[in-house]
Amino acid sequence: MSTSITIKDIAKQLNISISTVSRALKGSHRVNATTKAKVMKTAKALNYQPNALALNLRKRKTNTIGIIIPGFIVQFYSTAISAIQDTMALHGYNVIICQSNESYKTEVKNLQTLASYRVDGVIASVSKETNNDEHYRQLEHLDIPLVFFNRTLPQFNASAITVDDYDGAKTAIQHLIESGNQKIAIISGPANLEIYNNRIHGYMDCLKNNNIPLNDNYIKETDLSVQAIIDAVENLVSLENPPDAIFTANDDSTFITLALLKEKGIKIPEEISLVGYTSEPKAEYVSPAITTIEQPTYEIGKLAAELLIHLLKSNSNQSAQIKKLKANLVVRDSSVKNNLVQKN
Amino acid sequence: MSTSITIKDIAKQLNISISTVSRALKGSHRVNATTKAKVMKTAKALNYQPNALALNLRKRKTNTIGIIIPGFIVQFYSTAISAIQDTMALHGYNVIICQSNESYKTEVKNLQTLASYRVDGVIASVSKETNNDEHYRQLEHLDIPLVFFNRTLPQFNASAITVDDYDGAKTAIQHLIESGNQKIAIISGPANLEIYNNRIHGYMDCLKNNNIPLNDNYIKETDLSVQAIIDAVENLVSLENPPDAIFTANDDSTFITLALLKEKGIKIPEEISLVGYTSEPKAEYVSPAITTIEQPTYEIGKLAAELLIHLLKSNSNQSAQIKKLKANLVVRDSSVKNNLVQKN
DNA sequence: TTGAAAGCGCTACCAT
DNA sequence: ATGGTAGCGCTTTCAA
Repeated sequence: MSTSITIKDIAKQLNISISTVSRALKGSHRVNATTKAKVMKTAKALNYQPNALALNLRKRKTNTIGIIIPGFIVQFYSTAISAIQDTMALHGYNVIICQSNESYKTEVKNLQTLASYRVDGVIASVSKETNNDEHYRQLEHLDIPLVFFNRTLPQFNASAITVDDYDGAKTAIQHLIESGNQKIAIISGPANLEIYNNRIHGYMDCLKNNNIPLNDNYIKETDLSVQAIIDAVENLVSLENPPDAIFTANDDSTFITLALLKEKGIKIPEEISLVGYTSEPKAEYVSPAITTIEQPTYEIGKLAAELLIHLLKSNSNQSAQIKKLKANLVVRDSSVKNNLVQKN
Repeated sequence: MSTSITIKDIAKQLNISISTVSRALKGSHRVNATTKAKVMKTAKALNYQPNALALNLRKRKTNTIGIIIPGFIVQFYSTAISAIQDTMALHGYNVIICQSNESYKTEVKNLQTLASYRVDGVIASVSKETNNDEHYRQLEHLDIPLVFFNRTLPQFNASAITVDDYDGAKTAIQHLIESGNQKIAIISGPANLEIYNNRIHGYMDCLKNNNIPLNDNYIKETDLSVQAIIDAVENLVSLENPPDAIFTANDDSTFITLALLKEKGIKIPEEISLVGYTSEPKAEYVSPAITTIEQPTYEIGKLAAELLIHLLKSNSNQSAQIKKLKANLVVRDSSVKNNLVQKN
């Protein structure tokens, strides 16, 4: 039956105290070598498995950190998680992951789970539905440090590793302008997520800096659902004065836009140029290969983990640290208009 | 300030016993409504957060299950995890995830973590390095039920939800033969993973059934690393008698092969047809769109979760249940050599 | 070097 | 309806 082996069983079997067993198991030098060997052997023989519940309860430390991500859909989180795991492992921490599935409700539940398990720290990327921070504030009461990565909550002053989305968007738009485009549209995610808010502002400011008037029809703030993206693209191409370039501000919107334009027989980049904000390697494989703003994915995860480690070690209440990394422009076919069809 | 609030604190504050607080918090009907209200209010005011460590230790049940996946790279696991979460949530279970990163060592560590946390059950997909089951056997000693999904260990008789890879591969090859190909190559993963073993056998048996002799040069068993796949493709195209079709048995190999063939200027499907085994939606977007064998991804996760629930409820030691789902052939451009362009 | 015992936060049994 | 208390499995003083 479910009577799992405890140190008590080992103690009983060897006729020694549980204190000694505990010490032996932990490799304490304050226990006779012979005894230690016997304990180890018996533990192995009985298939002893330490109970982290009891251990963590007693020690009030779990040596485990939790990660919350919105979904695994994008390559981005896969790589970031690997980076976090690698880094935390160096410091002896375990990592458990929860997936919010882009649902606020699930995210709250995930955080509850992690909090109730008393993880030592949390690294999170908020869901696209999330626009309040109440659940994250609960962590403060438990003294569980928190680091956001990639997606943060603008109003909540927490530590975070992000990409300079404002700058990234500006770079993208500047590239489109220099490639001869003037009527540039953006398909963005919800502005309650700081990353999209920033990307929209980078877009707007870059146009302004180039003395290109803003056109509200060209700015599509969506919830990133497939339908919303389809609607945005449909609307853009059916405008009286359609854009000559589209900047898509996340993975899905990039590839859906590409598929739709192709389906409609719209030539890329001749009729409409496309620049995406993504780290999906497939940007390179599709046809035409898509020009993208790429994030330093592994670096983000690594830095987030290192920041958390720092917070974990300095158990004082430090003020939030925010680090912004630069994203890089990778020029591919989707934004290089053939000279023959160049417009004025 | 790091002394987190416990039911004891609530009891003290209200001058009642901790038993009553515990009952009130659990919404027991054996406690006065007024008291209950007071307890709730105080709990909220003090920012009480239940301690799952203590609770689970006491109850010897965690209401949490663990998932181990090799990596998030593929869309497959994202969807499967969503399915598992959805299903487990219906039954009141939390889900925590570990990523083995395709590393045997990490997988062992992950399992250790889950076991020490005494999760009620585990759903796992083994890493490509894994070829022994010792760590999974440890779960038996703790009476933690286990369900494999997608990738299983052939020699370990555990419950599993898999796809009928043998049949899927056969379908792919039959399609290639019927499309006029005779010299069909396969780029597969390591045969120690049952899924690849099965795909190779489906390939071989289908050729035999069609009286096409096997050619060892056409069978590439790789470790799925990028380099190994590159080597395989290079070797195939440089054969004296190169294949007229390639069946790639996983996601990466499919897209890498596509990219390489295109780079070499080899026409797909005219010179070499391509069929991949994948659930990546991008198979549809790339050029040419790739014919694939698609797995019922959500269904796999859902069934794995339901099977685990079943094992959890019937606390008897049941014999392993294995369910195989069928994969579907989706014909796209990469395998249609004539001018007719079919789409699903 | 070893053991006894308290206690981490909680539930559940047994009283009252 | 409420309280007292044992104990889940473990670590860690304090004694011996």
